[in-house]
Amino acid sequence: MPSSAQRRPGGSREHVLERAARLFAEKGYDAASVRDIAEEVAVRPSSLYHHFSSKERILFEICYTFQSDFNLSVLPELASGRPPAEAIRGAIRAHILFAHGRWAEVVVSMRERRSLPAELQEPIKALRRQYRDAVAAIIARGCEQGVFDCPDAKLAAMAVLDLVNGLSHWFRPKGRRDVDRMAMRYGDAAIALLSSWGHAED
Amino acid sequence: MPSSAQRRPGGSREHVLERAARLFAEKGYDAASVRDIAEEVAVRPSSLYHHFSSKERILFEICYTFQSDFNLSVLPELASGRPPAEAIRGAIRAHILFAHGRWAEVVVSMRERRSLPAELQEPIKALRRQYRDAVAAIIARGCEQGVFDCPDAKLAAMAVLDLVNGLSHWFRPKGRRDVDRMAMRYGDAAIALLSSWGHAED
DNA sequence: GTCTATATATTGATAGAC
DNA sequence: GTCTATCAATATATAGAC
Repeated sequence: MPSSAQRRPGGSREHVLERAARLFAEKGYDAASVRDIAEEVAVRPSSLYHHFSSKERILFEICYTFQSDFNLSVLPELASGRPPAEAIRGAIRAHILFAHGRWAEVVVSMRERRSLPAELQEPIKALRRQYRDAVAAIIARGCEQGVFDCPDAKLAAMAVLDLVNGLSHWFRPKGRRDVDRMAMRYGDAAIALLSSWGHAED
Repeated sequence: MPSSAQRRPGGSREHVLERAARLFAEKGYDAASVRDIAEEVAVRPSSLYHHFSSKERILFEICYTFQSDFNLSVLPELASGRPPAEAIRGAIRAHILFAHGRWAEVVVSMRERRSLPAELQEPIKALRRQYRDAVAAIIARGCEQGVFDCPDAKLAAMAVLDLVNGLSHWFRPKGRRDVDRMAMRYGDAAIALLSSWGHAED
């Protein structure tokens, strides 16, 4: 059941969010005006307020929807019970593939999130915390099992996430093969880091 | 020779730049108005234009001065001739210590730089490139000498810098000892990563 | 070198016709 | 659900007295 009338890639809400994400990623949230967004989707500024109560809500929906979808895609890789190294590799792969498909939202969610008032940031930060904690838990288990060797599981989780998130800021692959190769390499990087951080002589 | 009249920590230019950096770091460049800056240094907005030709120039001076000072502080650690592992450890230590002392400028230089027009971004990016290239060169030498094992020296340089730069976004140490400990740990992390990235079995 | 006063543009958002 | 028209606030920046 196709419900009612709304077929195009840009019927309304989703189209606006997609274009707004691109604008926010390229110019920054504050530098991109409501007029800019309206022009991008070929409507008048006032029309946007029929779909969103404020510019802030547009930013919020971009960030929250992205983080929610991201967790749904990546968290299963960290499901308890899998061998830690395999779980980390799977998560990093899923992380990089997902981020590549939705780079504008990644960027916005990372560096424009703070333009939101605290109440709207909270649910987004909760989702990010959930992901970070899952990574830390797997690393901790890996250390217990002796397959990893880290000074601190939480710190190691931050390091691995900074590593992978940093990639999203500058990596602009030409195609799927580039993404796959980088996902593999960063999986290797994470395992290398986690396996010998604790006994780095030199 | 104390030159003329200007003694306080906030005579003029330097004081303005310091407070503006804090504001830009906390609220973002676009969200912080010239009025905000003026209020922070207890003058009228128009007075700022006696020292700076525009708000953009304030941002530029913060970013450029910081990157310039940063390179002067960190690049010597990467001086050719030193053992690669020692050079990397030294650079990471200097990087983290320097960033801790000037966190507001670090943040501004990293995530508000893009608000500058391309011509003003260029000299700053050149300084950052200089640092990155120096790190990549040391890593390449380490690989040649067999002390490091990486798939790609340039990629490894980006990874190490993302790792250390990521730290600046969330690490808020309580004192000098925290900073020293983290500098050591991140030195270990970098060496662990660079030493076994190439042969990460699992 | 700081002030008062103001110019000019642009901002996010609303009212109400269609 | 999109439009025209517009409001009130705020933005960066300037002119010129002191």
